[in-house]
Amino acid sequence: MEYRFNEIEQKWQAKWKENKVYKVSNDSAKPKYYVLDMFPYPSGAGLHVGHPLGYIASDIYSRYKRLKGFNVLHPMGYDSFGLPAEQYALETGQHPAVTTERNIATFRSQLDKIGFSYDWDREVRTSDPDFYKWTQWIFLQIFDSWFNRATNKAERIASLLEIFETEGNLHHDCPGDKSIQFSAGEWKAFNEKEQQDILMDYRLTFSSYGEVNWCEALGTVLANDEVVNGVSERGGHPVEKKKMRQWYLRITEYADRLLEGLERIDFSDAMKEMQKNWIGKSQGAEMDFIIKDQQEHLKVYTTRPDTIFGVDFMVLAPEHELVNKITSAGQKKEIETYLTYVKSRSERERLAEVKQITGCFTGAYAINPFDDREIPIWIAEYVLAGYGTGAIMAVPCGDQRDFAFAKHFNIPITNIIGDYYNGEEANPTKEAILQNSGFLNGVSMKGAISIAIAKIEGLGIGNRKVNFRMRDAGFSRQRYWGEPFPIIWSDGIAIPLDADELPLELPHVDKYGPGPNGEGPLANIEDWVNINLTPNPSPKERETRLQGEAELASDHLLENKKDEPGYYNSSLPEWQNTLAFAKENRKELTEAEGVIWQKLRDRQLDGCKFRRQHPIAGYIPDFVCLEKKLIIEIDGEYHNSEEQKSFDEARANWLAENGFEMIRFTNEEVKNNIKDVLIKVSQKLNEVEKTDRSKNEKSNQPSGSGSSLLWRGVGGEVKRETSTMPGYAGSSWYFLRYMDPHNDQTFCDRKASDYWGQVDIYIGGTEHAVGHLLYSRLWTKILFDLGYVSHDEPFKKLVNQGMIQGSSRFVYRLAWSVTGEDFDQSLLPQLFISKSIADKIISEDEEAIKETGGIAKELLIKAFPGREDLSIFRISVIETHVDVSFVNGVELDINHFKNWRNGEYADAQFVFENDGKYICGVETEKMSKSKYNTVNPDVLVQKFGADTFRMYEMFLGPVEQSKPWDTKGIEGVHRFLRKLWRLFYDDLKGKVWNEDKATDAELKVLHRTIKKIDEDTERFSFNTAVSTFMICVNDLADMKCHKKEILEPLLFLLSPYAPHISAELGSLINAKSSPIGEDAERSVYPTFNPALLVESAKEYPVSINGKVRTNINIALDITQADVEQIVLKNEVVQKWLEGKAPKKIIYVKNKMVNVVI
RNA sequence: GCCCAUGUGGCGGAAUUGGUAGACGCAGCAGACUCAAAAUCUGCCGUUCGCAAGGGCGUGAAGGUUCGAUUCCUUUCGUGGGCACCA
Repeated sequence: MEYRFNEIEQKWQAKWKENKVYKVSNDSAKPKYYVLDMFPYPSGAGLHVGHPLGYIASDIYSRYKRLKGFNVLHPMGYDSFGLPAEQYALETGQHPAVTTERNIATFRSQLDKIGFSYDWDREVRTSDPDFYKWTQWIFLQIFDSWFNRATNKAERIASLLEIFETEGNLHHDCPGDKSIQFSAGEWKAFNEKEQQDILMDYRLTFSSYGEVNWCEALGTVLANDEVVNGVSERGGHPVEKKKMRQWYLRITEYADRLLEGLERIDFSDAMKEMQKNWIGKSQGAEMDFIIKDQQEHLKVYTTRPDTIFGVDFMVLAPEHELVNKITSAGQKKEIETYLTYVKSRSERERLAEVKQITGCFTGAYAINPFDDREIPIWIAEYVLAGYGTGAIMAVPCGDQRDFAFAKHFNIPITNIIGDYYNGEEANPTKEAILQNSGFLNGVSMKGAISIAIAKIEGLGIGNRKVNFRMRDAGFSRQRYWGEPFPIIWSDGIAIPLDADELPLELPHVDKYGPGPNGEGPLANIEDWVNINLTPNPSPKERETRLQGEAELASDHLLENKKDEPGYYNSSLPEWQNTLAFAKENRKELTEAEGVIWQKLRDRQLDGCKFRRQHPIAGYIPDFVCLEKKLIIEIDGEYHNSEEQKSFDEARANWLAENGFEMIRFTNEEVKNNIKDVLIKVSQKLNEVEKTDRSKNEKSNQPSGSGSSLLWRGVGGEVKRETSTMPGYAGSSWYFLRYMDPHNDQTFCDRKASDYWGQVDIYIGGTEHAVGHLLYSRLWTKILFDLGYVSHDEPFKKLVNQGMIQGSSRFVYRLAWSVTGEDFDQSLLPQLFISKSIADKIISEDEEAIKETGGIAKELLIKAFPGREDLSIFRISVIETHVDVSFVNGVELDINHFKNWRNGEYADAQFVFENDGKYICGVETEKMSKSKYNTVNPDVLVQKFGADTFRMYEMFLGPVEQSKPWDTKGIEGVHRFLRKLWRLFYDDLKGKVWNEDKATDAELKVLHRTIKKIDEDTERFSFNTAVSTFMICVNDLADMKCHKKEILEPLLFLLSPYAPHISAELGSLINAKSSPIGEDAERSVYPTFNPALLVESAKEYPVSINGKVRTNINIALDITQADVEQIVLKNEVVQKWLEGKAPKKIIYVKNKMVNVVI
């Protein structure tokens, strides 16, 4: 019986799927464990062998934890909004939804082949309305929040309003604009627009005009982390600064907490370092300088107030507001010229020419408050407007840039650090003792910092100040394929949609080009953008209405109470009860309801949005389409009673009066003839369309009716926000959705997030260091502050998988030039030269060139008989990528190559090595389609099986390290699995395993393996775990051990790594019911028994002066003196001693013995 | 320029706390089985001197600490990654 991996793997994968073996419950007595992969963007290219590396690691760990008795959440989903799908749509006209769907199907089929233990019932997709409904909802929560610096957390806008009404913003500086200050009285006097504008400056998501990174080629703005060296990260298009209205996340308010949180999480140093760098916290002081003969003050930020006496000039950013005010008449012209020059320079030029020194003197002087020196004020590009105060005090002896500037413009340099400064370059030391420094003379620089700050604060001319490099994160994109903002603009006021109006679905478009004025494609859909409503009530009325909402709702109920048999509620608490009831109800679908819901959801029927169990004025219909005011009722049997019928009737009457139409079906109709049912519903929907609904639009609907815009009193010209959210919106919280993926009442039930808590292990690449990982930390902190989750760091431990690099192969094509009348060079025969000869030609080896030239000449004669005039005058070689799939090691498969690219090389000729082989060149590069070095996992799984593939990926090296892919080695792992198989079944003899009692030696092998696998799996050292399995199987094979007592526990150990073969063999040796790979509940995962490994003696390495010379077997329970005796008696030791006495003998129990001579 | 990671056979890598450097696998070489191939099995496999026994050298380089260093410290070089007029 041989190891038929393909059969076995298909069988078990089907079985796992059918029995839902990996379904996870939120309700378990077992301890929880959350293992998460960074979900993929489903690109069109499919998976290559680099992608599953992290997935395999996390799968092994999940399976291991499951066997160890944990309730493991191990989900997968897709980050399915994003630029590439939209770019593809622009090029091909295919809707992103379609291509995304297709790509997901490819990914899924590839993933399935590898045998992962994901709970696919929890799959999420960020582009699914059921998902982005909650992305929008969370956005609204953040919109409704501000950061209270006093409590250091996010709070609701309502609390801010309360504060404003009692004390203005006296104690709460406006983070958006520090200059805004007002009292309670002033606040109350502001009009609606003014108030809203101020609130916007506090909100944690806010809209404002600002400089953004505009990428013309992509037609969108980019976040700072999406711009690399002045070009877009995706596509490398130029990026320019542009003023536009944008949405932002006020991440700067969280800078300190994001920094502090790093201390509490297990990320690699490199990762933490990158985040720290990005946040860029620096401590220093801000101080004011008086400007000579002027009213103005100059505020600078410095981290080195100790160098105040070394200030030789000041520099302002060219954009600084003081520039115009202080420039002297004499310098005006020059400054203007300089400003024109600065404006002409693109961001890219500025970055590219960092070393170029430019600047201009303003003619103004600042006064050093400590020694009254007059300090010239310059402007220069190298000072950035956006950081600190946009102005610096320059200390040329201590700062290299200041030094270069001073040298360039001949500004005299003051030395305050004595010998530390050599006049040749600046020295940014903090070690020096200060000189020429007034009251700081003789003080060390480190100490002087706080002394200087104290003095500055004492004089009231400045204060201690912390600065951050991080900017608020741009949160809008002028793009189509993303979450629409649930925001409506009315007279410049951003009005959030109500929660029950979510999701605001992405409308269908046919064209993906940008809209007018740099807006996104959505701006082109006028029907969607413009919302025309009847004239609106005043803002004050609006407020009153909002408050009266609930009362109004219950008024309706009261009014109608007499007409119905006690079904409706009458008071506010009861109304709330109804809501709670609806929430409960929504979870349980009857069979018939389930059938029809599958056909109604997601606007499948005539594009109409249906809601299920959506409360309307105290009554909960089964399904309702709010836009069409159509209710669908599916009646269970109990509705057949007389009493029930009259009751239903009363309800129907009430609804009819309020403009609702109802259509009802029986369970049987739905179950047996869903088609007719849907036709009837569709007819109704279209009827409703035609009827006059004006009477219904008088807007006295209760809350939650879906048209609450009327309630908020907006009207006139009202437009939707047309930009969409960036790629990182959905990924900032998706890990929470997995915990409770089907909840349509909330983004994630608090019970679920309390149970699952933090992600215990998060596995993914390093490329998300300052993007996704920072934003998800931010969102989690905000949700924590608002009380929606119980932890403020999402990921407890992060493991970064390394990149798998491609191993490229090259062929060398002869590049030759032929002289001859009207000769078309492109007709020359193709000649490919094997590696070693090509190398010689490249290094201009004359012999090789001559020889190859001869071969080329022959070819030429053959190809063009009769053309005697042709002669070769130059040859060289061109290196070209060739597809790795038809290179065996380094040897090219010639036939395969000739068929490549539709036979482009069908007629190619070759110059071989001496042994008749064509050898290719090799280089390690990034894996990419264009380099023909990608390896598709499907092919390997087909050829060697998923188990081999999984173990080989792990065997390649540490998960966290980058390493080149080499398919060749996979055979070793495959051999190992076959060897394992042969411990159970021989190809010829069949069954060889037996039930004999294991010997001590065999048990020792097993338990040594148990111990090592436990340790290695826990510390993510999967490569050494695989080699441990190999050692174990080698040992057992050597011992000819085929005993079930040993082999069965081994299968348990192996099952996380190679689940299919373990399951198969497990079920074969335990025919009735093997739990291996099938049932973690009944798992009897082996435990390590240290007693079995206890030895009485050990072969000690004995070294002389630290060099091992021999081994001696010594009992473990022996004294130092006895050891010395034994060692000294040893022949080898005596030989080295040459009769002398040793100086010292070092004996470390269980380690070694060292004799020092 | 600054920060982080990293450097071990022909190759991927192992050595978990300072204690036998090179586990395990690939590639290679020699052999067994076979008509042959595949599969499988056995042996060799850092380098150098030596017939051998045995010895010298050896973890990028140089120095140091230590009885003992791939591991700790200092200096330096290479590679990969991040940040970069951030005052």
